[in-house]
Amino acid sequence: MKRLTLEEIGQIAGVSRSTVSRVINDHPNIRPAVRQRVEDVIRQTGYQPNSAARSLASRQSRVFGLVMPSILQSAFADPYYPLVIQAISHACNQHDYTPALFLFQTPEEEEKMSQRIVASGLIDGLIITADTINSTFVSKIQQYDIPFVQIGRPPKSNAASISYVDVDNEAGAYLAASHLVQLGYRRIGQLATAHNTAGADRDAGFRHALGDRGLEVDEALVKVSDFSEAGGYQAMQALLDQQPEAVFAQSDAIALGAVRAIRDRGLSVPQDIAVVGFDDMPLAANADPPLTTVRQPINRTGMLAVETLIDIVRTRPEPARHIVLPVELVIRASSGAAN
Amino acid sequence: MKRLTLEEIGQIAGVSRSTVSRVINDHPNIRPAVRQRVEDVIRQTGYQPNSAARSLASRQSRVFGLVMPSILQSAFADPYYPLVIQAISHACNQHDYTPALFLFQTPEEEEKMSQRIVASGLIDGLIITADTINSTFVSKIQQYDIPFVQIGRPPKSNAASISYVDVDNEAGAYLAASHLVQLGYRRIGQLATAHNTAGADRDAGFRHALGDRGLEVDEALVKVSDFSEAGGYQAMQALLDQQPEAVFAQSDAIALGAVRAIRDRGLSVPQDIAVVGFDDMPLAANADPPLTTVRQPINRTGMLAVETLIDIVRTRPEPARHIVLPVELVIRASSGAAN
DNA sequence: CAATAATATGAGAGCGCTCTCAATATCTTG
DNA sequence: CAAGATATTGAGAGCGCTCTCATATTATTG
Repeated sequence: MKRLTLEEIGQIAGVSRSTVSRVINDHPNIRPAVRQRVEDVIRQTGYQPNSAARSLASRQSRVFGLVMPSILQSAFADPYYPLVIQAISHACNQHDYTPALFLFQTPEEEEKMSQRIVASGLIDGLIITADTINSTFVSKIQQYDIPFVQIGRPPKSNAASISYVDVDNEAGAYLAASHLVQLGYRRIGQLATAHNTAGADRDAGFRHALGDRGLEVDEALVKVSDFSEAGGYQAMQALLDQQPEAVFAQSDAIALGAVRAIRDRGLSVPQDIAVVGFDDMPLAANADPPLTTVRQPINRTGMLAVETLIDIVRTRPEPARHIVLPVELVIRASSGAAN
Repeated sequence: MKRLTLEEIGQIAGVSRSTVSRVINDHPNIRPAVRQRVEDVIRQTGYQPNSAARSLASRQSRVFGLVMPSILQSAFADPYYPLVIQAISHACNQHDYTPALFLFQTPEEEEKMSQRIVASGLIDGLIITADTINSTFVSKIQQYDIPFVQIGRPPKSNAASISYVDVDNEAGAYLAASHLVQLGYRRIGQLATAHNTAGADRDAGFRHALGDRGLEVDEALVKVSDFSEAGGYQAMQALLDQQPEAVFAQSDAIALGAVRAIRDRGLSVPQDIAVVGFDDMPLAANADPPLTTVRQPINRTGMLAVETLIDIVRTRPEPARHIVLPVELVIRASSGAAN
């Protein structure tokens, strides 16, 4: 099927290219009758403006880049990322933006792609996930003045100048740990993660919760894991030697690994050891036992990232926008609260 | 940082816009000295051609659309999709294409987006995943003559005219089922899926394997599931009543659900019931017990989908290309082969 | 109802590239 | 080394849109 042009739509409707353009872009000062006529022609022909011509003339592409640097298999295996992608995609669809995907598997790939991303004009703005992001890349983005928003708080050092959408990791961990304390557990372990701000914030919340209730944090009960199920399994094995009564895992995947490790020792959850996770992934509810966890609003995170970015593109606001979304504790069987 | 134009690069290098364009597009007939000079300027300035101008003039965007229609949470929870996306992204990066993501959560969203996708010229070609695809959409694509390739075989009725990349589902299932027969199991069940060709092919392979070895398929031992862990759990519960000795699950997620169901009945894998999965997801190796499964080459699938699409865009080959990749059986503990 | 203001429409330039065609430079070869 | 063949370069048009500015139309008001 031949693709029509503005000019041709104008001819059919008996008006000029300019008028059709105005109708499409919702400009004022068009007679209702004319607008109607043009809209009818557009509808009947299925006309869509050529996006290349549009971006060339308007210097806007309505494409957002979704950047996830240095993705390891394990990182992507965490269902969190697919859910974020889904949320962002949905939000982009709603706002007539197209999400372009940039997953970097190696630093070389990142290096190769980044120049194209910033300098080709393909992209109006970037949504950056994963705070392990290479700062070279961020500085390149800033050099070219590309609007961007980060999902997850960047490290404190440059958080002020960077717009981001995050969830209240600290409050969530505080809730989770407090829950365990209130249930009477005293030897409470943590399966923590390193090298990202979400992990640091969850760690802080965990410690505050114990501290506020007069418990000391026993460092022997804090084990470091990555964000995967396998990592949780290993870390829990180490933790088991310390005979914890309960454990706060910094993600649901970790929690599931921990449950598996506990079972493998012949112990049961929550009778012998209570487990609380973080994220409330879909599989948390179906887990065995169903996982007590901290629900974070992934859909809202994605939606707000997109909307914030749109706002930044339009108004270049100063200072940077910082959005922190609330989380909630979802109590299920794994923490032993039913008893 | 100001973005330069071809003209400006030309000025710096002391040649015309046209010559710079030739260098960039690798045309012949440029004196090596000139080419060198221009390339140096490009490198030093970090120049990238404006992609909007390029697509407008060349009528090519170098953007591929990645379409996944009617995604349900559960579908995306299957780690298969993220892995495919990752593979496609990687392949696109290598070939200087940009992958744009179109996930449709509802038919309305699909309807709304499809016209834009086909008629705006944003996209040079489409990679379509999920064979539950709405045929309205396919016919719209064909109407506008957009090159596309499908991942997974389309239904027989229109498979001939559609290019696709698939894995040999039938052979894989045949391997899996034969493996179980050879281990001496006789009451072999299947956790099958409905409404997609992968499931149908795996079902066929399963039946052929039993048939070839003189076993009859007991329909009471075939239960239908969706592709999720939860689905596998439920279907296995039903199957357990039939007291199978072994079960072939059409995906690893289903297999994991089945293992959980078996455990919940107080039985163990593989001592009481052997389990074989399909896909060889990363978590299959870490499962408890490690899962015997059929490995499908997801990376190669994604790579070939992209390369096939590039080929289609360039040469519009007739007839449609059909690629079927081989799979292999990976034997681990869950099938009881170690005994 | 003429004069002025406000509204509605069209014509033209230009966004930064590609591609054709003409012009110039360089190479062959008798 | 002249004439023709060939390799190299530049100028110009045009891709389909947006946006400014000029023009035409309609509304307002003394």
